Amino acid sequence: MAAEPERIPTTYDPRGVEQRWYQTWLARGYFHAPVDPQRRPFVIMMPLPNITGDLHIGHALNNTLQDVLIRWRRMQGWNSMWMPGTDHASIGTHVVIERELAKEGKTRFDLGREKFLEFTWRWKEKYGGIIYSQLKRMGFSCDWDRVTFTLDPGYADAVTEAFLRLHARGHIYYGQRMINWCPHDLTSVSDLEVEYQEVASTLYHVRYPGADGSDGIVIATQRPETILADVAVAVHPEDTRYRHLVGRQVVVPIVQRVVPVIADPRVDPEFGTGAVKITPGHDPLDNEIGATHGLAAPVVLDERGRMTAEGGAFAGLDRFAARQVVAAELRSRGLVVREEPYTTAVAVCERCKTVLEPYITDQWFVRMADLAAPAIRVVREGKVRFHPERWRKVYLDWMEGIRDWNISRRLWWGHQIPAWHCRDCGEVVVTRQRPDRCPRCGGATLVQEEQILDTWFSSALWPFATLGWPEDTPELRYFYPGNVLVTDRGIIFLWVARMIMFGLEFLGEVPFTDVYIHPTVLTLEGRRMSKSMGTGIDPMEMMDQRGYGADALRFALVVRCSQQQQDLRFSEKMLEDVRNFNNKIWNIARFVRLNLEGFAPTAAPQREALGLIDRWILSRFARTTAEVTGHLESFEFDKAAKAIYDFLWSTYADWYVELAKVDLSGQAGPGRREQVQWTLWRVLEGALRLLHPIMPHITEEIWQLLPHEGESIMLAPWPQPSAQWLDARAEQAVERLIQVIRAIRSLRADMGLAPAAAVAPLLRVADDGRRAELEAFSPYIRALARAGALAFPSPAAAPPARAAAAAVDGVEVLLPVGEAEAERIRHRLARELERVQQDLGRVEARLGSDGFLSRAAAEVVEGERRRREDLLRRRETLARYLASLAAG
RNA sequence: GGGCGAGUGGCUCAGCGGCAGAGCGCCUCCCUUACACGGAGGAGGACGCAGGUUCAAAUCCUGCCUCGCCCACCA
Repeated sequence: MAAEPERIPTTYDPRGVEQRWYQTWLARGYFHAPVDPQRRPFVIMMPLPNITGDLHIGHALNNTLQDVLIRWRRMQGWNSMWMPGTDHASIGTHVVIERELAKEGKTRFDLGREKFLEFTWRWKEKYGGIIYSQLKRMGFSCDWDRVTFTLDPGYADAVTEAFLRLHARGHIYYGQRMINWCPHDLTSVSDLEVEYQEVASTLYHVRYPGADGSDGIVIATQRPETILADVAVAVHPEDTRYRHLVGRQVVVPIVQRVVPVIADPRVDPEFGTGAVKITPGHDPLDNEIGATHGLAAPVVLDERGRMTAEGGAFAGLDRFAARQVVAAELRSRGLVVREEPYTTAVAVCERCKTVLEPYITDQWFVRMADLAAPAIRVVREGKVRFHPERWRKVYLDWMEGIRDWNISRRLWWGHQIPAWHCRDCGEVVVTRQRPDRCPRCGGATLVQEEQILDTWFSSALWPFATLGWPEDTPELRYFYPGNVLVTDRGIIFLWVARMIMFGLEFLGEVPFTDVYIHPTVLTLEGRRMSKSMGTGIDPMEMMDQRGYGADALRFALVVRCSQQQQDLRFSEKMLEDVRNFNNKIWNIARFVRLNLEGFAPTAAPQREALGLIDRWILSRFARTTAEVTGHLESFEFDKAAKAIYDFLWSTYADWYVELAKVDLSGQAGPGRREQVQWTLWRVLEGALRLLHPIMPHITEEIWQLLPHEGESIMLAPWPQPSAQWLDARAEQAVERLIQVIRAIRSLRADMGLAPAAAVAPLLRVADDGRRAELEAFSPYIRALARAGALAFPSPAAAPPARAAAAAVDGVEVLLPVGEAEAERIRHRLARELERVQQDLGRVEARLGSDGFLSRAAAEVVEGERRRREDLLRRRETLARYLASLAAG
């Protein structure tokens, strides 16, 4: 213990403290979990931040929760391993890098693949590690020795291996398919990377004349520019309006192509005119219908969304310009029957918000049905549990309707697909190394597939590719499967589901047993936090510039992390509240240290040897320990945080410390001081351990200033919720004491008595045992109720004529006051009486009901009876004093 | 179109069949030598609306309203 405790400042400043302890922990290697078969591992794989990422409030929450679990389990004796790393984030990084290039007026194509990759690696070396220092600033106890990047050579090998195995087992196929194409990023994106935006559009009703010169048919479309690629008109088979036209031919306007009218049940007769143009080259549903009917799929838009040569006069026009021009042309030909405003949801690229184009290209897919089946089973069987449980259904619903996964991207930053195209015969060979000869035609010119893999393909391997898979390493054997996955609801499908599928496919075991989905952090107004919109809270700024520190940020987030809500509204004010809590803890510690002079920790004394207040706080602490432990086990972070907060502030500081001052002040009996010192120390030291997973730095700082065993609170054992300290008698006695003190304080305040007023409260207690108990407590009552004297008149003696009175648990609390206060007294008594009367009315109504007596549970009826007794006693007391007041 | 979540004091949220709670804010008093980033005492609520179940409903059921999220190939 440092000397001169009075020089410890009265306010806690986290800044220096936090950095200092983090460096110490790091230097001492506490975060590293070695393979140790003697110990039980507890493993969490960090959801990978992107290399482009900056620590935002969502990361702060997500990782705080993981650190809470990791530190808690570590204290419980598990070998906690928290795997950190970053994701190369292929398309996300492309967007950032290409924005950089655009500043110089360049595109990635100006650089070419090789230069672009060099540029991106350099950029990654420079900025890709920022997130790590930010995670460290928050105090996270990740195993930094194991940090992994998804383009690391070992990781890349695992990705290739996974691809080859999936292909060998028939889960991967290649072919021309219609996919979501981004004309800006020039790549496909998977269905999950599509966003929908409502836009105002026009629904054109366009006449397709009959090939025989008849009226033909009127279709409805929003995309007149794709008319040039029409190959049919379809109607519903049962639509009587058009039945006679099925099998006839109509003429596609402008291009004058003669096409059939076909019948297909996928056409909705309710929509538009009930007749739809079929454009298999530019619409997913039309593509399916076209396939069924054996129709061709002409294409009139190129990869940038411009009309191709097929578009004839419109060639070169952008799709949106073409839409207007084609519509005008149709109008001028008198073929537009009607134009109506129409609101529609268009698919846009999640990254760049460009309207996506259904586009047919060569693509690689994972066939999902076979992979999904076991992943559905493990969740159904409870081998993977979701918290809160409602996400289980969300997961299962999506998995049961799963569609094949487009995994190829026409981008450069990522894992290139291990496949080779024969220049001579077009054969596609899937192998790790370039084959010397084409296995089909013997040709020697084989070039690697240019496309790379969807980032999520590689992140799906995260739980085991980080552990040396596909090698059978000690790490893999020891740390796989992991325990908990903590993430946001936004990536249940993109990431969680795929990790489960791949874990089962490659290791035969689930990658984790519990998935905790935490709320999304929003602004106070319920909007997304966004830097660009200026609605965000920057965690780094809060911690350092604003001086709240990491602990406050962590606690503020955790304490609002409830299972019921899917959102968490957050504001800076909430940090202020926790800052105050930090300061409270700090000052509790200052007080305890000040009073620990001459104290050396000893073994726990016999419970019976301690004072009642000591037994009370130890009992309350034992209960708090059990509560906090239980809440962490069930992922109820808010309740865990609240339980410690309430215990430390409302119980330990507000009551035990105040009561303890009485015993520390001198007059208490021999040995009493030591008992209180022991209890003050024991409970505070234990509470710090309970709090440590949420607020690691301040708890370490204070723990080190107190007597302690071991070199760091990080390594101290988690408090045992031991039943030996549970003490119902002490709890009841001290709760009664508190009630009496509160009653006196309340009466004094209501009577407007100055704090120094020397009015001695009287306690009339009928029960002898109860009176003896309170008499023994009178030093506490005098001190905490600020009463110079205290009297326990005989219940037989006449009460004072004029007194403010309150009745609590068999005790009449009286405050004799002068004539001048009569009105105040009357007011107070009348108000109390009214409340009691109201409660009594309700209780008696209940007890007077046959239905209640015959149907309610016995203990509920018994509870109501006891309550009635208590209310009757209180009413009697209050009424008596009110009456005597009137009489006087 | 379907699914999920939320609606409780001014604000953020607990409570989810048996006495309406917390923190912040507000009011009054207090520098009682750990803390004014504090202490003590208060005020403040038709628990979104309408039905129903039950001896008993903020809590369970049904319908509706508002807000938010997700899923979905109506051109």
